[in-house]
Amino acid sequence: MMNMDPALDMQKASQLLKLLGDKTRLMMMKLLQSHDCCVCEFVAIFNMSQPGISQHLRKLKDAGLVKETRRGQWVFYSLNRENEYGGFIDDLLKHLPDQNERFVELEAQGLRITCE
Amino acid sequence: MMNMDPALDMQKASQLLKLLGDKTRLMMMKLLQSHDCCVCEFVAIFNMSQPGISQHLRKLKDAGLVKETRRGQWVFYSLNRENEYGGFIDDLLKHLPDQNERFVELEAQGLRITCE
DNA sequence: TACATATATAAGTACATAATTATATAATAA
DNA sequence: TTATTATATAATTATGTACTTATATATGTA
Repeated sequence: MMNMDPALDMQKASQLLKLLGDKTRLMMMKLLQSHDCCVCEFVAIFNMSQPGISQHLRKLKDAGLVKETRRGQWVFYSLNRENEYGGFIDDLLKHLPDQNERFVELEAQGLRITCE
Repeated sequence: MMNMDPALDMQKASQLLKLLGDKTRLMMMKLLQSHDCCVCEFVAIFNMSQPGISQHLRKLKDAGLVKETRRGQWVFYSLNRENEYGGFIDDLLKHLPDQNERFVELEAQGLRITCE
C-alpha cells in the first residue's frame, strides 16, 4: 500500500502529535481551519493570559503548522497550507467537532476583529 | 458535514493525541496493527527497560487502546478493536510507515515469541 | 511628542512525564 | 520444593511543559 506521507517518520509524527496533544493548541488549529484569528481573539476565546496564548502560537509556528501576518496593530495567524504534513493534520482535524460557535460568541460580544 | 466521531470532543481528542505523542507508544500502536506482541518482544524492539515498556503499555491499556491476554508465562497485547475512538486512531496510524521490518529483525534474532 | 493597544519575550514556578533501579507477583520447569 | 522467566508495581529522579507575572517592543492615536 502506498504511503501518502513518505516524509512522516515516527519521530516527526510523534512530535506533531505531542504538539496537538494539548487542548488549547488543538482547538486553535481547528478554529484556524475555518477562520484566521488574531492573538486578541484567541485571548477572548480561551481562558488564558495573553502571553500564554502567544507561547502556544509560537510552538505551532515553529512546527510550521501556522503562519503569522501583521495587519496594522494586529498579528493574524492562519494555517500554513504549504506545510508538508498538511494531509496528516487535515485527516486528524476532520474528526474534531466544528468550533464555529466560538466565533458566533465572539461576534455577540463585539470582540471579533475584522481589520480592513 | 457529518461528524463521524460524535463522542470525540476536544478534551478526549487531546488526551488521545498526547498519549500517542510519544515515539515509543506511537510505534507500539503501529506494531500492534500488524501483530500482537508480548512484553518481552517490545523489550527486544525498544532500547528500554522492561518496567519502562510495561508502563507505556499500561497507559495504552488505561486509555482503552489495547487489550492484554495472558498466554502461559507471557502477556500478549493487542489493539482493542472495540475502542470507540478506533476510527480516529486508524486514520492516524495509516499515515505512519509500516514497521513489519522490526518483526523480521526479531525473527532473525530468534526473539519472536509464537506461544502455542 | 506622549499615551494606549497589541503582541512577544523573559523569568519563575508548579506540575507532569518518562525514564531508571529495586522489588513484588505470577507462571513454569527442575 | 526451589529456581527461573515474565511481568507489574513502587520509589526515585531528571527533565519537560504549561502556566503565571513582569517587561520589552511595535503599532496606532491624540
